[in-house]
Amino acid sequence: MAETIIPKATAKRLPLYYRYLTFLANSGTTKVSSTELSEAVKVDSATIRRDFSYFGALGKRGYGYDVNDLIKFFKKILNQDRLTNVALVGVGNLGHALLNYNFRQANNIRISAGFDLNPEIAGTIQSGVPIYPMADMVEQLREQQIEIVILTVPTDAAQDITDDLVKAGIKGIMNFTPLRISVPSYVRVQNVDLATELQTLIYFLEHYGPTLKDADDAE
Amino acid sequence: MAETIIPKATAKRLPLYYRYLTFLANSGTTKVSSTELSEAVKVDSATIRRDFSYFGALGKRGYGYDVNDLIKFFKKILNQDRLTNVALVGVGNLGHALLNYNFRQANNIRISAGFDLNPEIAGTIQSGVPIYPMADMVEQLREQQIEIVILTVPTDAAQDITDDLVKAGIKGIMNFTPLRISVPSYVRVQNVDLATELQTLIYFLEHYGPTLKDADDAE
DNA sequence: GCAATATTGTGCAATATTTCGCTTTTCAAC
DNA sequence: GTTGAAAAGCGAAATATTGCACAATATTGC
Ligand SMILES: NC(=O)c1ccc[n+]([C@@H]2O[C@H](COP(=O)([O-])OP(=O)(O)OC[C@H]3O[C@@H](n4cnc5c(N)ncnc54)[C@H](O)[C@@H]3O)[C@@H](O)[C@H]2O)c1
Ligand SMILES: NC(=O)c1ccc[n+]([C@@H]2O[C@H](COP(=O)([O-])OP(=O)(O)OC[C@H]3O[C@@H](n4cnc5c(N)ncnc54)[C@H](O)[C@@H]3O)[C@@H](O)[C@H]2O)c1
Repeated sequence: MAETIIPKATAKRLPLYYRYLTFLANSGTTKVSSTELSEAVKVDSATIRRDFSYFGALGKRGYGYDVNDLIKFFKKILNQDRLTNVALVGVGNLGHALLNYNFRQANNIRISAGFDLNPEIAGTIQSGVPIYPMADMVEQLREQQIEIVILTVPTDAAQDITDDLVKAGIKGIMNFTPLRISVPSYVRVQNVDLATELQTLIYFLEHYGPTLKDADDAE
Repeated sequence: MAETIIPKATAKRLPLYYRYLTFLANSGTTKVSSTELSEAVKVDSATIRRDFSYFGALGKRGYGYDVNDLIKFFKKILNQDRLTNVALVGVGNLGHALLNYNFRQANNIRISAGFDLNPEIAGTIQSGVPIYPMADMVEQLREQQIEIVILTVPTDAAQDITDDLVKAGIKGIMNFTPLRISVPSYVRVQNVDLATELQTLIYFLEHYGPTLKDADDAE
């Protein structure tokens, strides 16, 4: 399915590059060097060149990269040329914050359905997104052919709901609960463990010297 | 400052282990093997043993690890034996969700001050946390000796505010904005880039075969 | 058209991390 | 005690990722 096979570490940086490139394009910049990009996204310039090189020779030696060419290229690679619908399960504190965020603008992603147990929320429309009761979840996901879900339910409920999501044919879950959910191998889970990240930050501050690079990104 | 020097990858997993260990302790379990842990946290058992071994021989061959011993040990390592105060800058959608979350229960972390530009919020108390106007930020951070800040402001304001945070003596920033902020080398930034992670998930679904491990954690 | 300059693309070495496979130790049962 | 099974600890190989350093090549100004 993949052209060549891109290192995972590279894949994780692509959206970052893409966002900065669109920013450059919006401010009228037409060319960019790996050194300039490096400063903006805080990734070593050699790493950027290597990352790009996996996709072929996208730049011109002695000149740099054409911003619009890169955007056109990465737009396809990153599925930014079509809208991706995702669902939100658990419309509580975090869920609401995510609902209110415009993922569409920069990422062409839309939360197109929400699900919640709470009867006061289920059946309403929040920030323009219909919230369904849990009983309708599998059916709605199937019907709307949604393959990606953001999971922001209480930890206790996470595994049971996950099992239902799998039944509904979900392919990817962005999991905000601290539970490491179990899924079949064909389902991909991206854990976003905010408390852990905060603790990791504290650990680094306590145990590592002041000058140390990276440590980034939830990973 | 560090005993030995723990690989970054290991450090990132410690809070995960710690959480599961406290869960085990709460349910009355007194011993655990690397294999059992492995299933719960989805980290290879050899990796877990290696991670633990950086801190010495914490287990007993043929038996496993004593849950309470491990907890006692990691509690110190992870600063869980004392309360860590952090500040929240930008009390909007995301900020509110974080304010309402009890980091103290599992992580002994507390948001003890908030800051916001909006005069309708500044001066109030939200979820038990006083919100100050931006003009008071540097002073309050210094006074309360807060070293860690969660940054949830609009992207445009992120760099300017970061510069002030650095002036206030902040050591660590958990950055929720998509901007890669610039800081001096003695300040550590942990980026939590939700939109990017969602895009990465989509990328993996499109371009990698179904069976592939890991890719986890904002990292 | 030529020289000077900028900047890519990449071989390769360095570094980081994971995983295998085996040895050693401990525990539990008899 | 003795024995068998379980599981840690760890050397070393495998894998993944980064970053240096430089040759190759395009661009720009003259
Ligand atoms: N809020 C944060 O800042 C934060 C930080 C770190 C981790 N988390 C994690 O994110 C998850 C959500 O946190 P939150 O603060 O939004 O919680 P919340 O309690 O505010 O929201 C949970 C939502 O899920 C709904 N819900 C409860 N049981 C359900 C079920 N069985 N099926 C469907 N919906 C159900 C509730 O009605 C509620 O709307 C939790 O696992 C939490 O640990 C949150
Ligand atoms: N909400 C999400 O789900 C989400 C998702 C991905 C990324 N983010 C990022 O997180 C950040 C915050 O998002 P949000 O949705 O909470 O935004 P928001 O607009 O709801 O909240 C921002 C808050 O910052 C305050 N603010 C504005 N300018 C300020 C300044 N100069 N100084 C101090 N405070 C100021 C505002 O009053 C507001 O309370 C943004 O950078 C956004 O891109 C949010």
